[in-house]
This record gives sequence, C-alpha cells and structure tokens, in this order.
Amino acid sequence: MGWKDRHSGARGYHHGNLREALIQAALNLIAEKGPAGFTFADAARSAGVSAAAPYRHFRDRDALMADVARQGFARFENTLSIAWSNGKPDAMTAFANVGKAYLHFARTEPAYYAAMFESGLPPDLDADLQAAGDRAFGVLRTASDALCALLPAGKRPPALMMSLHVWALAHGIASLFGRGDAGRRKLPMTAEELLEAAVLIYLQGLGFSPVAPT
Amino acid sequence: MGWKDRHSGARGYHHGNLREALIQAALNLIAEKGPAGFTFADAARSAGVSAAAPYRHFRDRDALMADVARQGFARFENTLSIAWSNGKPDAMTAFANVGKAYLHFARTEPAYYAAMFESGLPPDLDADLQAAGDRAFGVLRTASDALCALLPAGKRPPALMMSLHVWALAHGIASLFGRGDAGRRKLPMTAEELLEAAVLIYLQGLGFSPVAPT
DNA sequence: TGTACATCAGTGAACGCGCGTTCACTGATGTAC
DNA sequence: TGTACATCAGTGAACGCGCGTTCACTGATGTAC
Repeated sequence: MGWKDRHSGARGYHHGNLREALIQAALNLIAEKGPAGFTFADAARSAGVSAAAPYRHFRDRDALMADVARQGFARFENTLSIAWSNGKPDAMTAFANVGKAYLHFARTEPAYYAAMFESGLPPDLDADLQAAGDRAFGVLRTASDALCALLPAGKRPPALMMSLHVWALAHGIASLFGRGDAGRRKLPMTAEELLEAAVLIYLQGLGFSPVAPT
Repeated sequence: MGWKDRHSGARGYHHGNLREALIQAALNLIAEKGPAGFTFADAARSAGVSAAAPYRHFRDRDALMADVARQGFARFENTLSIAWSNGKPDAMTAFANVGKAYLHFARTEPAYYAAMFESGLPPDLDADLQAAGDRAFGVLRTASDALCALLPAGKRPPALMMSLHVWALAHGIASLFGRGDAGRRKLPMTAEELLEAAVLIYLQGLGFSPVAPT
C-alpha cells in the first residue's frame, strides 16, 4: 500500500470505493437537508470527487436514492428481525420489542427512514427495492402470525390485517412524532410509550388477555 | 367590465387575484410532481404571470408552500368537523365517519395533504400554520373526548392519548396505502376498511362493547 | 362629474449560480504470455 | 519476474438550462378635492 493508507482520506487517482462513499454522502446530505435537499453534484462534491464520477456507478440521482433506500430496508429488516428474536422470550414481549425497534430505527436513522418512505420514489421503481421493502415488512408479518397462533382457532384475526395495522400505527407515530428535531410535534409522552400503549390496547381488543408490565 | 370577462382567461395588466391563483398553481404542481417538485418560477409560469410577480405576494417558495398547507389544514378541519357532526347520530358512528373523512380527504386532496404533512416545512415555521394544524387536530380531540365520556368514570382512558392513537393510525394508513397512484402499496382491502377495522378493535380494547354493523 | 396624483401590481431585462450531462482524456489496475 | 496491452475509474472542461432575485419601469386602480 505504501503511503496510501486505506484508513486516511488520502487516495490516488482511483477512489477505490466510490459507490459506497456516494451512498454515505447521500445519507449525510439527507440527514442535513431532507430527502429532496441534495443533488447528484452535491453527493460527488461531498465524496471528494468530480461531478462526472458518479455516472460510473449510478444512472442518475434517483438510482442513487433507490440504492440508499434498498440498503435502508435491508438494515431495517435486520434490526426488526433481531428485536423479534424468533419470538423469544415470549411472543408478546418480542412483539413489543419489534415496536420499540421500529421507532428506534426511525429516530436514530432518520436519513435511511426518509429515503425509504419519503423519497418520493415509487416503491415499485425497482424490483430489488420492492423486494427489500417486502422482506422488512415480512418480519412484522411473521411476528403477527406467531401472535395470532396464540389465540384459539375460532377467534384468530387475519394475521395480514393485524400486521398492516401495526405497521400503519408505527409508521404514523414515527412520521408525526418520532423524528429528529425537524417536523416534530410536542407530545405528553415518548413515541415509544405511545406506540406500546396503542399496541396493548389493540391486542386486548383482539382478545389477548392483559399482560402485567415487566 | 367591457371585453374583460372575469370568467375567461383574459386579463389586463393586473391579474386581480394572483395570490389565490398562485396557491392554485402550487396545488396543481404538487399534485403532478410532488411537494418537492415545483419551483417559484413554475408557479408564476403556471399562473400566466412573469417570474417576478410572485414576490409581490410571497417572500419565497416556502412562504407559498406554508400558505397552501395552512389553507389545507383549514379545509381539513372543516371536512372532519362536518363528518363529526357534533356526534350525531351517535358518538360511535360519528367517530367512524371522521375516520372515513380523514382518508377521503387524503385521497381526494393529495396535494393539500402533501403540503400539510410532507412538504418538509417545520410545523412551527409559522404561528398561523401551527394554529391551523392544531385546530384540525382539535376535531379528533373533541371526538375522542365525547367517546371517552361514554365509558364509566373509572375506566376512561386519557382522551388525548386516544386521539393521538387514532391520528397516527389514520395518518399511517393514508401515507402507506391511501394515496393517488404514486407510492401506493397493494392491499387486500380498501384503506377505509382497514382503518375502520383497526379503530373498532382499538375501541374494543379500551372497553367499548362491540357494535353491530349498520 | 372631472382632474391630478398617489399607490399598487405586474413587466421584462438582466445577473450570477449551480445543476445535469457529455466528451475526449489520463492515470491506475489487472492479466496474458 | 518482466513486459505489453486491455480495461476500468476518475478528470476537467465545456455546454445549455432554468432558477432565484433585483431593478427601474409602466399600466391600472383608487381617492381627494
């Protein structure tokens, strides 16, 4: 490697990892200025590269944005999946953990979240993107299936409906209340508490018996 | 009036109602290209006026956008208020009507809805804007109050929490599923049905007895 | 009713700027032999 | 191990374009008397 230390900012004529660097730059710019607030040229500049360089890796700004969203969905899926933890220690607790993880992701990764849900790109723009989104939703679906299985056969709600309800609730709370400081509305409780209460009430309405708090 | 017919596109040197025309133009452009997809110059062109004219009425693009949002909230409040109809014929039915009206507004006025919730403007940018948003939310709050009052005193949930839950649910469903064709995800039922089911389950969880469908 | 004047809303030309995109190029890397 | 060559990733200059914004202006409207 010689003088070219891979961990310093120094680089030669070739960047070496421009694709990832552009995604990272896009994330920073989205975090700063919102999903509409960055340009292709911005990303290039921010990655320390000429304005023409990104064209070697992405067709246009939307393609870059879509890649950020795709990566975001993959991480989101991973986060939710770890929180679900195969339903351990028990389905109810694990379900609540998924809800917390949802809001935690939206709060700590607002740039990914914005790229995923507020970029303005149609979800079916790209087959990979759509598949990544479906996989993330799949975790909610799996968790709902497991929870429904706890109810006696005659009283089981459709698990798909249940997962859509929980998704909408979590997304609604995240959008309206659970972001960094921009666009937030004031709340008498945390977003996490609000979501947890809503899910408990909802589950009770489905026939789950009340659970004592941990 | 002479040749100048107020109902034709013809106009003299003065536009007569440029402020409103710019808001209307902004709405059309938002509907076409999303809340980030229009510029001050676009709006002027679309209103048939020179690029410098809008400065007589709005400080900049954000001020125009804020006015669109403010007007949107006012109409939204009106719509929800009519749906609530002072709790007639009964609180439960009226509450369900508010939910339907919420989604109906989001679907039929996507441009207003986007300006209100997806413009990227901070809600506290403008005191008028914030007040308009608060008034719209106030309808949900009032409806929740009335519904809570039906429960025996010892079992009443906090009405504020309840209204936040319903708002988040409605907004989540509207954002994820209930829009024009852009950004929509496929659903096995309509957004209205999805919301109505969620609210019924939620209310049941709060202790409301199941209601027979109309 | 008419006239003079102030106010106002919109004009059009001008400017600097940054963006998207293309292009022939050049420096670095990898590979065949 | 060394050399020739192909491939690849990034350069920098260039272009046309539309945007935001300012400016002195001008045409229309309203009002005082």
